[in-house]
Amino acid sequence: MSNISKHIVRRLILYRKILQDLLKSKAEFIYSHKLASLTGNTPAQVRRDLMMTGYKGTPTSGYNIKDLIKSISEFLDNPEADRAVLAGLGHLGRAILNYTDGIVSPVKIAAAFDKKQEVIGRVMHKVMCYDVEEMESYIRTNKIKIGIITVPSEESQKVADKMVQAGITSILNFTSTRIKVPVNVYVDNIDMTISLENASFFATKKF
Amino acid sequence: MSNISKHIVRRLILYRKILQDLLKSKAEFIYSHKLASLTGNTPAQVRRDLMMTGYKGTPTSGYNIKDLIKSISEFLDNPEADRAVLAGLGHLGRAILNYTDGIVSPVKIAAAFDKKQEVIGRVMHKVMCYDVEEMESYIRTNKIKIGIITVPSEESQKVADKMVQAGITSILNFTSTRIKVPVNVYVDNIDMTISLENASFFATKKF
DNA sequence: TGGTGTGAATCGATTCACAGCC
DNA sequence: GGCTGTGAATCGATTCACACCA
Repeated sequence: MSNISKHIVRRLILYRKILQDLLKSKAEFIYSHKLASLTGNTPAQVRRDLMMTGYKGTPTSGYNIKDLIKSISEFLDNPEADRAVLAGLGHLGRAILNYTDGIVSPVKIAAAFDKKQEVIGRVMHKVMCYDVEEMESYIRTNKIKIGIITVPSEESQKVADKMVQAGITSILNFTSTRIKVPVNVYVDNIDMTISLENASFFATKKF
Repeated sequence: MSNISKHIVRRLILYRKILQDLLKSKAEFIYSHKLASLTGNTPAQVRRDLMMTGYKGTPTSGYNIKDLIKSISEFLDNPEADRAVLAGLGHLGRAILNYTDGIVSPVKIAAAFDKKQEVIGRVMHKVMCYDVEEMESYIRTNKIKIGIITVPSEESQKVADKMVQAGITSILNFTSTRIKVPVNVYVDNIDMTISLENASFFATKKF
């Protein structure tokens, strides 16, 4: 396990999200072409992706939304990694807490860490903030597998090392520094400056 | 123009960044295998990517870092789209201003917009904040091509429409709502909740 | 009739492998 | 000898196209 492509996983997450919205608006069934246009994909790709989860629709009514959500969730959800820790309570860290606060998701932020005294001990967006010195033991005792790094760039490697040391196997790195981790640790680098330069490139040299 | 893949562009941006760091530490030349290991790619891919820019190295010393940076920049930089506007000065918007403040980049955030009176008229991280009502005219008079959306999800479509209306052709959408735009507008959706669920998936079901 | 599921075909991105060069 | 540049081969992701079905 697993040679499942990152692309398919991301799309399935998006499908589920869209399906949950549809369910709220009382829809019961959906066709691949509808889900495709809502997510910006082709119908064939939607069907191909859904094959992955094993769920089958019917030609007459398409996919039962409720059942499909369940099937996608069974495929995606990872009970061993349903909580994350966040390190770094600057604007970005707070933005993420704020963000995830309102949203229903199978993954929760369980605790946040910083070294600044003024945030330690506070509850922010329902998440308790601790001294970063306690991070490793927290990760260990709570068997946390996901780490979110929103500290200043210079400190990202140090924090990543601590996380990996304590048992984190998947990292969201929001700093502009590439971190070095063992091969078995998954890293997603979310670098806004790269995204911004990328946006610039595609602004006029249009595809 | 242009069927240049998003992948290559992102990697070139990363190469340049790494090369700039190397230049600061007084390095003069670099081999493809070194640049590859610094960025997590294969040497062949690095060489293939660099072909894109037209710059040529020599077997004896590899690539001249300074010249290579220049060549990548000529390829990437888009003078028509070197400034962006940011809409939404919550934590995320501020985090991005903070982020980009310290960093040298060919793309600058020229102005920020919000509807809250307490931020209008202020300067944050060297960026002036205006009333969102003035956004369209600002974009038009300054010929801005890039828009960054960090407003609450419910408002993202409305803001995107205004941006496109005023001439924006490339959008960074940080909200969890997919926005609908004309086909000729480039959109990059940076959805942290999707990234978090993605990280969960790959935390143990390891690649 | 207008869907789904999927093998086969295509398309695109990555890697191989080697000639040419310093 | 060890590198670059690159055509050719491979690998992976997407799309086509059609049998099958309710």
